[in-house]
Amino acid sequence: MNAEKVLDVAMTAYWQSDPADVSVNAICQLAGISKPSLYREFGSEDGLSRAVLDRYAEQVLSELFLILHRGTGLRGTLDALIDFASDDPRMETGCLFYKMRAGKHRLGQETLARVEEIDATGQAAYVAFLKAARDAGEWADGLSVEAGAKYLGEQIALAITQRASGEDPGRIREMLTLALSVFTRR
Amino acid sequence: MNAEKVLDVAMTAYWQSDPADVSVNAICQLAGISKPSLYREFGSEDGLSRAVLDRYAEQVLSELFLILHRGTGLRGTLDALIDFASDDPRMETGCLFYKMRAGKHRLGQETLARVEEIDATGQAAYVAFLKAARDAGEWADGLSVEAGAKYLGEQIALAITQRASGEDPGRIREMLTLALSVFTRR
DNA sequence: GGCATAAAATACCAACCAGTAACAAAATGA
DNA sequence: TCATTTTGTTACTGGTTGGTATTTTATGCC
Repeated sequence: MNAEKVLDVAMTAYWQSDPADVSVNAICQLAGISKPSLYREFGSEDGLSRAVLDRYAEQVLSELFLILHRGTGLRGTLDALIDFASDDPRMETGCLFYKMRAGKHRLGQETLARVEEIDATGQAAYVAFLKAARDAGEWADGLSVEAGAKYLGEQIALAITQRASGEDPGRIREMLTLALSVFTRR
Repeated sequence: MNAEKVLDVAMTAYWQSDPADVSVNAICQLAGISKPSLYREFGSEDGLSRAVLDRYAEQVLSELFLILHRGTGLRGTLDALIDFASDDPRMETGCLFYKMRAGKHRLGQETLARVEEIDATGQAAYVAFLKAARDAGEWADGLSVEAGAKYLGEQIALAITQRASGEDPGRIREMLTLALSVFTRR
């Protein structure tokens, strides 16, 4: 029955539209398998979406973390983030993680817990990045590192979410650049 | 049967949780009326949510437009917007309009059309506000007025949406202030 | 071949959805 | 006082949801 293929199909479907708008039935149909097969493999809808999220995290979100840990300085990293959010073709229909986070209340407990875990990991990565920048003397705003990290994360999320709603990428880049310019002004 | 009361009940329910998560059945039960009564009055679920949105626009969104048209200068208006988005108790569970806009694809055609109309009106109001500020010499960024208006609107929407997800209002104010500081730096 | 075992699919469940047909009660008008 | 129209209710339709009990099919194994 090939669990990997099912995960791929489900990830694509969830990602392309929205987890809340794709039923278990639809996924079975798309993957060409029967419902009991799916339930034997993943236990429940929650189990499936959790597995999908795991896969998404290691296949896609890892790239975002990579940018943050690359250590190319404040400006270099911010530019890479802007490029990723506003032009990377993989984000053309938005980010599955952000879609899940936006519809938190509709998720099962397993998936919800994983979303919050990933969210915390992301926040920590942003914090580490900003701390390094501050220690290097590249950034010295009055803002706390935690607030700056949250701000940065939310601006990225906003930009990618706008990608999903068909906004012009040039416009998105313009707005994100503006939003992140608060980190580099002196 | 009192259509006003039904609209109030529906508006509160949609607003408190999310339009997509409140069924017609639930509204009938909350309002203490039967389903056929509701359908005779509003025609369809789309008709109801459209009527609710109309009511919301004139009761709540009007206040936002009022702030924008008050003409208290760039700084004064931005401060008023920040106050409204991050501390007004009415926005504690988010904004019904933004919730509808975020779930566009789930709306009926009438409601969708109204959402887009309101969106355009809002954009126009932000544009007028920024134009006035620029003419008064209070703002002279390299940004186009349209891009600035979109940016401003999205930042307000982001802040209010974060209110709905239980984020700390102080933190929200901090982030929104930071985001809007791009308009007042020299 | 014959048979146990595991994997799959068919067909079903109860709960909910938006929407309506049929009917009873009450208000209105002549 | 009686016909008409409006208002509201009960009870239903057809469809979809997540989840399963049951039956069929395929796979070893002897």
